[in-house]
Amino acid sequence: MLKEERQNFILHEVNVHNKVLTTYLVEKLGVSEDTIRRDLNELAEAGRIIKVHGGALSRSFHNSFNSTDIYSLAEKKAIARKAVHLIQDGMFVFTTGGTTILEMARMLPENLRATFFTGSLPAAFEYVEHPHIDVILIGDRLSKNSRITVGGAAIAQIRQVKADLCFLGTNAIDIHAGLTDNDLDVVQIKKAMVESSSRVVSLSISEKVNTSQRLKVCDATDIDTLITELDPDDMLLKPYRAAGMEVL
Amino acid sequence: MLKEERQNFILHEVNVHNKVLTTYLVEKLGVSEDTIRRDLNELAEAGRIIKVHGGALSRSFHNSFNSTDIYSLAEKKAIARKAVHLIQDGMFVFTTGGTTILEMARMLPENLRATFFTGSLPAAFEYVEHPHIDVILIGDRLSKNSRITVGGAAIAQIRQVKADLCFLGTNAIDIHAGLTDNDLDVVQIKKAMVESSSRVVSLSISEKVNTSQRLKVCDATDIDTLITELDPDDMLLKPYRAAGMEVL
DNA sequence: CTGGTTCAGGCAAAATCCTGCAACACATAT
DNA sequence: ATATGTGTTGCAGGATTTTGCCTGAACCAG
Repeated sequence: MLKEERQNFILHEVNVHNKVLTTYLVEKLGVSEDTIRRDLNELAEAGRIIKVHGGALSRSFHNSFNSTDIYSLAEKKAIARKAVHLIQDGMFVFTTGGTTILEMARMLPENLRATFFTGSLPAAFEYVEHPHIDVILIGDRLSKNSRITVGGAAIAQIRQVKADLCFLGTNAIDIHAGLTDNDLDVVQIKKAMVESSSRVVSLSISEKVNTSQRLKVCDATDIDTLITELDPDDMLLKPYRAAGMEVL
Repeated sequence: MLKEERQNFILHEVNVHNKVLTTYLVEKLGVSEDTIRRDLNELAEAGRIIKVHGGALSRSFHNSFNSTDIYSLAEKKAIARKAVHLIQDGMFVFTTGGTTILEMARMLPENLRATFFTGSLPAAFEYVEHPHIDVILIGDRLSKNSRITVGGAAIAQIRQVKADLCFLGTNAIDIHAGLTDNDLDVVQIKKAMVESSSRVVSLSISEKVNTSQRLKVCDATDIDTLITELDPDDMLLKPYRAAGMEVL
């Protein structure tokens, strides 16, 4: 087997499984540990994989490992700062869960008077502290993963409202795949919110732009406004602007 | 499993649940306590989590940790300890808000499997951490004073359920005036819960026994069980026992 | 206060890694 | 054909990392 073949196999393996063990490759490819190690070093050198003790990780996996919550706090605050300007007195607003939404909740102007509908427990906790925000909690089964209420009753409650704004804390957005997520219950809640809102706003840190997950919430064209921490003129966002989306 | 995978899992766990126990990770990941401890130390060193005795917390949670009403905490814990024994596997349970209820939530046995219905935001926060407790959040307008949901929709949701138990965090109880409160919205929620439960349990610290407020929730005879921090034989509780109430 | 739990640091075994070196294959120049 | 250079591979060894166990200290609830 050629070296290039071998390295292609390794890359494929890493991309599919997000990780690979040295020992596994030794057995699978029938070469010595040293050879595998050299391959991994070369691939890591070229930036194709992340080498760790005992094997290697895919770049995306490592990124998700490094970019959780606190890490990209500054970006999320920047997004939140842009988002709060969209809310005006008297508005009805849907919000999902997620840490970006939480940052937004903490930044709401003291004198804003609006009504927020949410099934997110942490978000509700923030809103309820605000002197003039009315909070309507959407009730149903509380999902332990996402800490938002999910289920048919929640969706029915959402459908009863026609909101001015809907803020979606977004896991993945892509011009072709649209807005996607990986939790079916959450997807259904988001879908209902999108359908019940005049204006849909997606809050997405840039590293989630042009990525997609398994389950579809809505088409890119259903999103009215896209907010990232980047400058609106950034090249990355050009296709979204071209598709008629407002980019902030 | 690679070390990075493990630490990634830990981070994810902490970010989702705001906290994680060492023992939980040991079992879940199948490695020794020492390894988990080392992982937690490394993550704490890197500023990704906050290490505490027994596990770790998310940074955001640790920062926003507001020590709530610790007045009469010892008494409330004593009450909570008695109360949890009433809950059995498979039960449907209503709970109101209040710090005594919160203490009870923190004391639920790890292996208890039950379904809790509540409109209390802080209580839901505690329940959702529990591995086997299903939480049904009662939705409606969130009252800023009491941090529970109130209103007609909430009452309608309560009426749809017939629970085995109802725990009332009680402001005032009197053998003649019955169970009373001073917030009309809260009173209506409590009323609905009392009517929809087979067994009504009042959690009252002794200083609230034999006091009354303006608005009536229910008669003393509607209360099946009264729990205080006192010995059940205490003279103060005698009239309640005489009225047929179970006193714990 | 007391008993049980959790923690920190030292230690040893095992796994993993790196470096240098020799063997081999292949291409190219002489 | 032979010599030379380049690239690849496996191996030996010593260094490094990781992990589990141990002991005594620190911590916490009742």
